[in-house]
Amino acid sequence: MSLSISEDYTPKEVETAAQDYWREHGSFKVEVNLAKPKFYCLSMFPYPSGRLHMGHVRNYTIGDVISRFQRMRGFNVLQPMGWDAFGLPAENAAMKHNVPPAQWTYENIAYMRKQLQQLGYAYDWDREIATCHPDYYRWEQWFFCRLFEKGLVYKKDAEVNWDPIDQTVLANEQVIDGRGWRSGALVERRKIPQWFIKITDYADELLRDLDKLDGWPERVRVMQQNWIGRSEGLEFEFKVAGSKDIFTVYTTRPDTIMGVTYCAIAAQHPLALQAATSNPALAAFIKRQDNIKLAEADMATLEKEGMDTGIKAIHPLTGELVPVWVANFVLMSYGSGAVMSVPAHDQRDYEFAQKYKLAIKQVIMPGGHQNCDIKKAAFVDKGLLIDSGIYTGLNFKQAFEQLTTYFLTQGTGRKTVNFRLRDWGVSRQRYWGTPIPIINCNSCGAVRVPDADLPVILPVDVEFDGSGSPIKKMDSFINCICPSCGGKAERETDTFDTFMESSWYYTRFTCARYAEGMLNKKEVSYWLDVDQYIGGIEHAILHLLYSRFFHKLLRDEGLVTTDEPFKRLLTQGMVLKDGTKMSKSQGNTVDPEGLIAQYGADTVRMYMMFTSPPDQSLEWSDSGVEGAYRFLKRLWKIIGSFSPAPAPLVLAQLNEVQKELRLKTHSTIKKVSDDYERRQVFNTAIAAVMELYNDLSKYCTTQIVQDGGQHQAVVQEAMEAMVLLLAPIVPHMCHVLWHHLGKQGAVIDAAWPGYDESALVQNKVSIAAQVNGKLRTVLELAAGSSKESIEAAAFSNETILKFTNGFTVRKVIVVPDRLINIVVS
RNA sequence: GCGGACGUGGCGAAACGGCAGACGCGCUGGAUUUAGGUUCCAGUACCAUUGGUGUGAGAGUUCAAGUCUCUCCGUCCGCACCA
Repeated sequence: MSLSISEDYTPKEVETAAQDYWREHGSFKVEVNLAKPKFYCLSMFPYPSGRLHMGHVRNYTIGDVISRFQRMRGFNVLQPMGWDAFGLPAENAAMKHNVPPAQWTYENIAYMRKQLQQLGYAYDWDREIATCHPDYYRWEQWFFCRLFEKGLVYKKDAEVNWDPIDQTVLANEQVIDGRGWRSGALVERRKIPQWFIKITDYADELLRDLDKLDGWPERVRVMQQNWIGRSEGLEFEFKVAGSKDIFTVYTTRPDTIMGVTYCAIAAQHPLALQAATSNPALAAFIKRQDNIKLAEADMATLEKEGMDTGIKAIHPLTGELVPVWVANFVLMSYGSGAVMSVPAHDQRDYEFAQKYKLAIKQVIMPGGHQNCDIKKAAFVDKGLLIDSGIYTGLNFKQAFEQLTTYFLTQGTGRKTVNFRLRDWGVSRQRYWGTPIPIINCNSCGAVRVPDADLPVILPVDVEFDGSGSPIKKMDSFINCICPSCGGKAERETDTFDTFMESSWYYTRFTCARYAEGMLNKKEVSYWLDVDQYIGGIEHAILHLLYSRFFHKLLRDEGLVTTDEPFKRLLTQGMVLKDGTKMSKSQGNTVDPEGLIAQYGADTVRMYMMFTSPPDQSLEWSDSGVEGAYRFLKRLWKIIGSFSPAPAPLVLAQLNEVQKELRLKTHSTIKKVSDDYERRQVFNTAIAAVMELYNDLSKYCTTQIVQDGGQHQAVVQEAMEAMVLLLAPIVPHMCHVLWHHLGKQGAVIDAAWPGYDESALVQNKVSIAAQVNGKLRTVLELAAGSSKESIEAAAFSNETILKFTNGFTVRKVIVVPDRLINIVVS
């Protein structure tokens, strides 16, 4: 090591030296080694938007810290990096700057790769993936074809946001207040044929296997469970009065059927459309519903509106006629597009009935001590049936069973399990995505592209004119021969949802350059599953659910052998400045590059890890960065000014002060190891090392140096511990300091330190002494004192007696070595 | 609207039902310095004199609650075509 440590801390030199070493030694290249346990640590790959932002820096620092820690613990660590390279921003950039999306994307990748390298992340760059590269997406096309053959994909009409001026389909985020973001035109809903993957076939398994994910945050599992939304209910028919028509509804509350006073159907329901032909007002109402944004959140906050169709439905139990209304909150795409309405026992139905003066009939009475007033609000809890003919007096469960049996014997209904989860629509009417490998033939229909013709390559030499995808007008791309009949046919011009690429990239990292197939069995069986996955909480549902689904599809294709992709999940919080999310539009971004230039990568990494625990949001502060920098300078100085000595540690020769320092060293190792491994909180780990530094610094300034004695040995031990414990977070500096401490080899290859139990033994402990739960004094007692002696000590303490005298002692609680609480009255 | 989380000093936070505020920032005072900066030392929740009060608000469970339960308020994430 040529770097002189007696000088001031110069991050640039330190970081160049360490990074040169890693590069020259190929330190982070990994391959299968069956003799060694593996650890696959993955951070969610970025969209190559142009420059790294602080959210990336945080995400990738967490991943790198865990990777380096696990390496020191003896694992063969795979930490790859790649690019989620397809997506909308590339097309926007193309229109704005007149650059083809491919060029824009690859330039961004080159720039961001350089930024990641500056931060010193321990990636195996030989495995780098860009999803927009044909070597990647060809296998996605191949896999889609396998699903096609298995009948797991299908085509159906589905609604999109249509911009009538730009003549293009808009993403939800491109619709602002019901208008197209560029044209300002009122957005219409339009139905077009699209491809779907049958995720609902796996709904039960996706729900059930959440139980296996004990390394996932509880909140993510709960969110997924609610998203899948399994419910059991009754599906039954209503007959339309004076007609042969019937329509089906689904309810989870069959016990309230006697309370049905109307039915509500979607604007696009066949009955509504039929009724509209002879009812201009209704037709106009239905037409108005076309301009509503597709997003569920907008739908839910919509003012509830409806209109009577004039149709009457026959109540299946009473035979009474109930009106059928069109309602804007009933969606054709959910269930059957029709619901039974029980205003007395459903809040939304209640509000609708109030608004349109529809009847409200109470049929459930609260059990127990509950009160309810139907005049004020719906009573939505379960209770006992009233005014329900032969069902009166039953509870929910009994009514559910008897009613489902009734409908079953009538042949007009059945018990069903329903999921909120809908099939995954993967078609996008965009250019910058994976071409869907389908050929449409007039005589053969939709035919998959044969394996030999894969990949279907996306043409990259394109120009954007602002209206739709360029390949939709590119005859050379569209015109082709039907692989089935040999006749003229047209290629599918839609591309895949970009969630497709990110649903399986973690598997491809195990064999990124494999050309003989989608996945290499040998690599996959060694590296998978991902042991640690790290990414933003915003991906808690969609990306993580699609990936779990894809893993099961891969399993059923024989490509992987496990049920779940990610053993342990860490969801990191956002990076904020001035209390709001850092974003370009807010103008409150902090550029990581400038900070690296000013303070070095180690300071940036350290600050990121020190400021908050990983799963909380992180509030940016410039002065906080200064603090991290100062600490690193101090660390550099104290170790730099120390001359390492070979003096062996002789426990019997330690004096009391040296024993205390040693206690601090080893309790720090214990605490920090637990923080890294079990708790995954790095701010407290750093704080603990800072405490050790403070103790060491105090020790060094107050103790007289005795060369060759135990002084040197305990200081050396403390310094080695600090360097090892910080090495995953501050890898460049620790690389240099390690050599300065006289160590052979690189710190990345050093073993994680263990702690000496015997160093942790304390002979005295402080015990909190409380009276009625309030702290009154602290007792200094021998460690391991018996309950009796703690009590005796408390009752002979002046302060305690001051608060107990004149009262009767009711109870005494003693927690050995920690606390005594005396309850008096 | 629905689902999920979060709310603690001037600020970022710690406390894994058992001593609230570790660690860091900032601030105040002091030392070093021609000065500024750096570095080092001491202090720093609030109110008051022994002591009292404090973890968004209110209730509850417990010997003991920032932590568990419920209600409310606020903020954030997701809501299926942003990634």
